[in-house]
Amino acid sequence: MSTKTDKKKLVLFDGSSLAFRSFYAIHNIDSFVNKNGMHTNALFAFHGMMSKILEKEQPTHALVAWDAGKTTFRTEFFGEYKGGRQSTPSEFREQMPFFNVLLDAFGVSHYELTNYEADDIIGTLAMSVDPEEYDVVIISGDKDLTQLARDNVRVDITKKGVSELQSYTPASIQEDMGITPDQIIDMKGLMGDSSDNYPGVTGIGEKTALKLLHEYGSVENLYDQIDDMKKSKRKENLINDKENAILSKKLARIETDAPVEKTIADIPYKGKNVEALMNFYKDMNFNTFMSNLLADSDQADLLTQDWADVNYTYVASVDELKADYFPTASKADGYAFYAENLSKNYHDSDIVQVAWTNGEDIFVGPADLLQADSFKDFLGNAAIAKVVFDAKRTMVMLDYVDVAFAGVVDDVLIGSYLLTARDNSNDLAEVAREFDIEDLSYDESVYGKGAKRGVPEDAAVMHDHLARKIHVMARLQAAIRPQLEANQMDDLYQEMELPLALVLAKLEILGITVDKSQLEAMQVEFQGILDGLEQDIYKEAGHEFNVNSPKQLGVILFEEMGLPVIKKTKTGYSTAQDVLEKLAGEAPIIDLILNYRQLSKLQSTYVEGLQDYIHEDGKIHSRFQQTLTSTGRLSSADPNLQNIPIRSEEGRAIRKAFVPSQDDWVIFSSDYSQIELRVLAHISGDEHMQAAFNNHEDIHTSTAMKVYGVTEDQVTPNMRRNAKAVNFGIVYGISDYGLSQNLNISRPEAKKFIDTYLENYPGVQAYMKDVVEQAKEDGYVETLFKRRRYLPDLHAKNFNVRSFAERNAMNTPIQGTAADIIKIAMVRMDQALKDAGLQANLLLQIHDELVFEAPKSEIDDLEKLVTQIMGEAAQLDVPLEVESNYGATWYEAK
DNA sequence: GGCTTCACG
DNA sequence: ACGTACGTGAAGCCC
Repeated sequence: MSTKTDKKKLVLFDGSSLAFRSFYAIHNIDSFVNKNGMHTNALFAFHGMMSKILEKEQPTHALVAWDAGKTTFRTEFFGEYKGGRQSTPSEFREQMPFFNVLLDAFGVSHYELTNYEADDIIGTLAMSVDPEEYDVVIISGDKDLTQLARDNVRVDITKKGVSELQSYTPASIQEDMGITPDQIIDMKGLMGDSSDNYPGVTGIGEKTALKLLHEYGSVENLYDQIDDMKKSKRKENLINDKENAILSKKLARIETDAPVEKTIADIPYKGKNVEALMNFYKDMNFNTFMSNLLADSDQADLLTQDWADVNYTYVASVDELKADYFPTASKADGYAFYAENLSKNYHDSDIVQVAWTNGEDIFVGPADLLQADSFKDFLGNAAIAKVVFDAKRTMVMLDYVDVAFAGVVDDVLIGSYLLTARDNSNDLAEVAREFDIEDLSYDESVYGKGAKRGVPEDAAVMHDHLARKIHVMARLQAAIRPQLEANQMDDLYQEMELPLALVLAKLEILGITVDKSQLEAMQVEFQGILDGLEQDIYKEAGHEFNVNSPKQLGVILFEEMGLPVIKKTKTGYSTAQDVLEKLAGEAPIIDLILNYRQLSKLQSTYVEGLQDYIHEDGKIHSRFQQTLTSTGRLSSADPNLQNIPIRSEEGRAIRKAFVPSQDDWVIFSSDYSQIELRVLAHISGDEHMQAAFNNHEDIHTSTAMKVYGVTEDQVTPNMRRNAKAVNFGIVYGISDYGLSQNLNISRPEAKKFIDTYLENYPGVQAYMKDVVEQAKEDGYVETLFKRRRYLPDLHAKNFNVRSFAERNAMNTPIQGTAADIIKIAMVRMDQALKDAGLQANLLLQIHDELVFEAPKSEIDDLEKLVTQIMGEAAQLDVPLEVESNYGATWYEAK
């Protein structure tokens, strides 16, 4: 006797329908092209769907059925069957031969049968197996297949695209439509099917067809009893179209006894063939799948099998180092050096191996080699140029082992970031593939990921990998340099980003001192309040629950307490702050939850979270990522020091823990005032906006005066607040919806605001229009300093996707130019501090703000210097204004 | 690992 | 008709 758990599972795919839907699931098809110029979008979507389903269903048997061609047994008795369809687009046609290549690699059988459609193969196989022994799942994009649902046969039909499926069982069909699966064909008989081009009865759609079936059961029964039907237009139609109904039913019926030559024994699911799949990914340029596959299949050697050898010398210890292993003469394009570590956060992980070249040979060896004098001479000598992958990371790691590093002429990570401004991978192999260099494995495939990450058992695998990195770096350098030049990005690269990497390395190495006892005291205080709030919340709710669970909270608020649902998320009720604020008057629990949420965020992320990052030196060493954002901003992680609270007083108190590293020093902070709006005033050339800044007016008040048509003293705080929101909206690439959400006003009101604004600032209006048009033409937008962001989605057919790209086109030059300006200021400030002989250190950058620590004695000099350098970092048509503050802690520097 | 929420500019 | 403000990172929940 078989039990349910050891039942076998057969999954049958309607290949023709799914492949076609896959093609239409991805709209911006021109971003899916392989190196031969062939489109790959349908294959991509089909691949995603197949792997998801195979993973989910874990079939023992599987088959993809294909339509055999234009003529089938159905066209024999109805010539127009599936007639009138548009011809297959050539972009789809070219992909068709590769579906079976993919299926072979997936280990899934496929089959087609002359004169029959995919449905008939599926119907026949589904009914041929013993229901006691097999569960069957049918996957299709065609609802007609739901007629095959049985107690052991589930039919899944694609909803949107091919990723979402809707399941049909006899029970669910009964519930939704009140009929059995067999009656689906009666329904189709009455309705017809416009996509398959067969007619049905005039005037009858799904609703009426179901009503008639509830009464008569089947098409045949209906016509047997039609004489008893009372006279109506509908009866007349039914009689006139009787032949259509009978024919359509016949066409809709899926054959369950077709001469299929395959039996269940022929179609076991064999599972992935890694090698075949790898070749397929290679042909299609599916690089991410390739790395994923390698990561979980542990078969890195597959990829390397047809790679040319990279020769290298392994140096096992310092004793084996020879003098000529290091370059002595300088060379303009430098020598590649690479230090490997296995953790993203290089502040708490060690170098495991190093690799370098002397211009002729490649060498690999353990980190101890670095301590050799000859190695230190090579790395520390600024006259001997080096090319690296991630200069900042390299410098920081070397600093931890007291090795000086100088003479970086090229950082291929930064170069590739400037050129592609997307994939922010820190994996050299991924960067290399952007430039069609493919003979380097992904780090993940060599070292693994998650808990399994580590040095490979066969150390030679790692040595080869590192030697290849050196090889690849030199080739990348050769590819990147000319492209930077062609894009006129030399200055951006040489004068801004490369020197900035060194400034950031210094800042990260230095770190910022954090007073742990301050955080510990706050932790106790906050915990007391949180415990109290928790009890109060339980009391209001009537029982205990996890206040941190939005799901549980949703049930309490909207089901148990019956509060009105304001917004839903994909997965349930939204309990976000703006929703709760709208409910504030409804029940006392709301305010308690808002308080709890705020405090619990501060507690877990900052008060507790930051303590885990304090090193033995009493400092936090965050990473300022230079090659991540799509606009050119920096980002900070492990921990993020760019989002330390300031807006609420409770949160702001956390800044009391950030202190100078020495007695009699202060924290000194300088920030740009309205830098993004000033940048907008400059690049749009809008005379009103420029006048406001040139006259040192309050920009939001000035905007309010224009938009409301009032004088300065008539501007109310509310008017200023609205004007401020509009100004922000403008910078973000305004939409009436966004503004209406932000200000909690209606969309028409928001639209009116925007229209009035744009009428008053015609230069801004023209900029918004021009920048999008220009970007459509060029394919990218750029900042004042020639940083680029490519925006292929500007041509997307999908409204949302396209609108998003349009807002990016408006926002990126503004946000990006502001980012450029502060980067210039950082580089110049670093030099100026040195030149002036000041001890002050740069500690943090927070987008429009620089935070320093400095001896009290230097405060006046520092203020003069920073005001000048930040203010003159760029020459705009409006002044750049800088405001500075200082105090004993970051909290007091306000 | 995806989703939701919330901290910052 | 479409259904979102721009750019980030981290925590907790829940599958």
